[in-house]
Amino acid sequence: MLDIKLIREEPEKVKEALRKRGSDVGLEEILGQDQVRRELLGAIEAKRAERNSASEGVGKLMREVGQARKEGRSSAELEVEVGKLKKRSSSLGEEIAELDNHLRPVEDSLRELLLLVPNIPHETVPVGQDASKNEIVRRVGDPREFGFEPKAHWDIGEDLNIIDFKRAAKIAGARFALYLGAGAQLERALINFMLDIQSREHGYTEVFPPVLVNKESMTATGQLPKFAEDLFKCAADDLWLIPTAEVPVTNIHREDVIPVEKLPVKYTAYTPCFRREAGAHGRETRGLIRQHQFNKVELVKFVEPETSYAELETLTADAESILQKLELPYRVISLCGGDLGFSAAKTYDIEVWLPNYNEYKEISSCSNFEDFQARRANIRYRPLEGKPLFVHTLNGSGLAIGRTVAAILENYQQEDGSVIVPKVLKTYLQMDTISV
RNA sequence: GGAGGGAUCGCAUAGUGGUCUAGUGCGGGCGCCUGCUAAGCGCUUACUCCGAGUUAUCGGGGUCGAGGGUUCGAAUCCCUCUCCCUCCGCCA
Repeated sequence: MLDIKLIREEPEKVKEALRKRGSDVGLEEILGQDQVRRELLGAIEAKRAERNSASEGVGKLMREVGQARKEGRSSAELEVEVGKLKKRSSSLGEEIAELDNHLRPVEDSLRELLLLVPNIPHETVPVGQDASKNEIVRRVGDPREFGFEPKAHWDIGEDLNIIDFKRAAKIAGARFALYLGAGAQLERALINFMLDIQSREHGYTEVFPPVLVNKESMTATGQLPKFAEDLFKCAADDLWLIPTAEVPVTNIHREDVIPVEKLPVKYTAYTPCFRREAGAHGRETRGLIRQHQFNKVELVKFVEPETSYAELETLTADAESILQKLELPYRVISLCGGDLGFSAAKTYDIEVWLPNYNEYKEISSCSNFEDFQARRANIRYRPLEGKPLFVHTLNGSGLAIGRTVAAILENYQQEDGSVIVPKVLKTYLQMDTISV
């Protein structure tokens, strides 16, 4: 959520910034509602102030009436005064209620409108309307030369009997996977490996959150109200399945004021993630790349505003370190304005090399949300002096497990159909190669 | 699922219709005093919205888990909801 004061005071600057992401949100309606809101509020508060002082007067006079009766004096005159004040207060009450009835829908619609405005891109974000304008920041590792035609990971998985998509479809439907034997163990090994690195080497606190959350949590991180179509919902209980650990982990500190000396707060979490993938029909229907349910190890940071872009660099480096240790070739790209997610001010995607695709494929997305989520979630920090301020939030995948499995199978495959286990996983898996 | 109890300013608690502008203790901050330390003394210590002002700040509204209601007036009375605790039932 953007600051209404920023929209009010510098609407042209906001419009220009949003144009950078190809969003033509009409700020006029917001500005109009804001204007009406402030006018109504002024009128209501003036009447409230008057009513408060009238009621206070009633209280004082009532005490005097009591005193007069006790002393046997006549209280008739005082009681007439009390009657007048009560009447005045009562009619003010009606006027306030009337104005309140006008104000409420204005405030509701203003909030709804604000929740639909995307974040402002950072000045370093490349200009462009779609993915073709994304910038390659760096490439790490060289794609391997194959002396044979590399197979797709879904064929490798089925040939080795470690991934079964047909049975997954029987159990649940399309876009689900059943891992078996060494496949299931590889999935588990990767979860443990990533959590171990992020918590032991990079200082993240490991958490294990709920994967069903309420709508307040989904709204705080920006999935709701705009992207309900992408989420699985448990309607009977008004709960939602998380599309990423970002949601429950960021919401750990919803409504909190964090002492500045505790910042940066860093969490890593493994969770399954659930996405409806509505609108992705026919795209990447095979394999592990696009699933309704997948595992992910997530990184989340709460930081002081001044440090958030430096923290984005280290968060991205923390995610990259996993690929380096797994010795998988990858590149880092900076998303252009048009490709940026709704809540993000800046995003680096990390893309891993997939031989069968003969291209780089997203395996992690690392974003700085600045105060966009913090404002929705009311997450603040208390500086050494002065009022509480909004933190900046960041998160990134460290990494998506299913896509990592796909990358390992494709990059480490051998001509005989077996797959070499990456060095760092050998102790986790207790095997050197996966073969039939 | 059933029955009962609870939610107040960082923490603990007081407050059952009008000096509650929410008291007190602890904790925190500032200052005074004191060879040092400890103690003592004084002051101070929530957030938010609207308006005014160059800042400091000032005026007003709101907030005692949340939302409604009764009333001239609600922390206090009534209703609904959320969460926590105890007991019963069920259960990995």
